[in-house]
Amino acid sequence: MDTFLTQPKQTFVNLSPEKRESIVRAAVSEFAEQGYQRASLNNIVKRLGISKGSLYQYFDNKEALFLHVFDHFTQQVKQYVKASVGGNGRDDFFVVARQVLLAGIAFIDSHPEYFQVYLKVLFERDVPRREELVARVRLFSLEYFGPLADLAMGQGVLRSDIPSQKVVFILDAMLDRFLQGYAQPYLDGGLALAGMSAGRLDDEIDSMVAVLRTGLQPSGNGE
Amino acid sequence: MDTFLTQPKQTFVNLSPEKRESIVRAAVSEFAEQGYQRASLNNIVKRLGISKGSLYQYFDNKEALFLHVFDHFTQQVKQYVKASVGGNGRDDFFVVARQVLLAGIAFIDSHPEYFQVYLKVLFERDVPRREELVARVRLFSLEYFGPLADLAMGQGVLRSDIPSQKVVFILDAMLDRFLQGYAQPYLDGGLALAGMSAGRLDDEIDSMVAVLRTGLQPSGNGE
DNA sequence: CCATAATATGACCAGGCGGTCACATTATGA
DNA sequence: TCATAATGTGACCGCCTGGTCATATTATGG
Repeated sequence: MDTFLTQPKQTFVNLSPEKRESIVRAAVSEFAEQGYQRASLNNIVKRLGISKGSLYQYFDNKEALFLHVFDHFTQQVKQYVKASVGGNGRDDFFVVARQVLLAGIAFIDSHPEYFQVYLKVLFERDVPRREELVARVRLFSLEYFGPLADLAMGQGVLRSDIPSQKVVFILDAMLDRFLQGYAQPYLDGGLALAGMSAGRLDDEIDSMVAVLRTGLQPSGNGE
Repeated sequence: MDTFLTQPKQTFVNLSPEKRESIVRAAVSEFAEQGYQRASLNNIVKRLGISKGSLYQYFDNKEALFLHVFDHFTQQVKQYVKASVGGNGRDDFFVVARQVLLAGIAFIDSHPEYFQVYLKVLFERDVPRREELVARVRLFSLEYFGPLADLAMGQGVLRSDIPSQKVVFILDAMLDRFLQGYAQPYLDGGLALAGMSAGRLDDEIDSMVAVLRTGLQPSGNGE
């Protein structure tokens, strides 16, 4: 998780941070809009006002540029999750779920295009090293909630008639789908999540977590 | 919902049903693998062993071919849902949810490529008449569950502290995401839904519906 | 049989793609 | 100052795309 997918050429490293950022930004934008295969290097250099030859001085090829962008993305995600989730293991299972969901929302709000890149990777063929890329992101959720669910189940906080793995799947599915709906029009089920005020969004999240809590906790612990 | 998105040329209608089907099949296959924009008419005619000119005798252009394919898809979906869901309005809310989910699974099993086309449309830009296409599919779920949820809430079968619209969102999200996981590798949360036997799949579905039931019904009606 | 209509064909077009490379420009440091 | 290294440039390449069209083939029915 900590190693890089690819390395830019030395020429790119020598660039000023501003220029490096602007290049990454333009690339993210293009990959977010078009996905990997349709993304056009000609477009990217046109946006940047640099020549195509320069881009090839910075990265070996399209794939290397894309992997560099994805590296940036995973680093950002890591930061957000780490910052949003307290960290001590004694938090309530569903409180943590709520925190993770909020972290996701915050991430999408500040890096909407990165999330689009991720969604494109999920549903596009022939993305270089796709399995590996997806795994890097999804393991955040699965490896994070897995042990947490095991722990919660041991403490009797989760209903015991459903294996913890399924609990993780359900939790992951709900959170992931909520974020999809937030980021993608048409998937919000008429809830208009996209343009929603922070307050109303909180309500939606509360409802969802409430349902998860009631549905996943042992019977009898009601509300 | 009943009108067609597009009409093939008369030449296509004159074709034998076998040839029409083989053409649609080849097109579905290409659109499923590549999405709309990346799909190649050259590929399609190569697969079919016909000339490009012929394809243009059947359809005005790429968009018309695609819309015809999507028309086929929605018709198929309608059939499956209609066939799988009993229909009388007196069924238990969550039993219906289970039926719809099973209908979705059955549909993906027998038309995996159609579902891929739909997923591609959801996450691709510049798909012609995308809003309209997505709406045609999603309204099945929303318009179907909406009234059903209102009814169930009136009967006190659903918890009253969450608006029925949110209930529909949650239900729709869970079902939709389950189908995504079934159709798409990486999204099954390590549950290996894809290659799963019918029996074990039933278990997974039962778990999910059980959680929804417990989570969504009024407190006190436990189990 | 033969004229006409319907259908099939694939070379061709303009445009875009990822990638290359000979050359122009700028930075470096002795 | 000036040789050398580093960096920037865009015309160019082969390939593929959606779409066209003059021409060849086949079906039709009087």
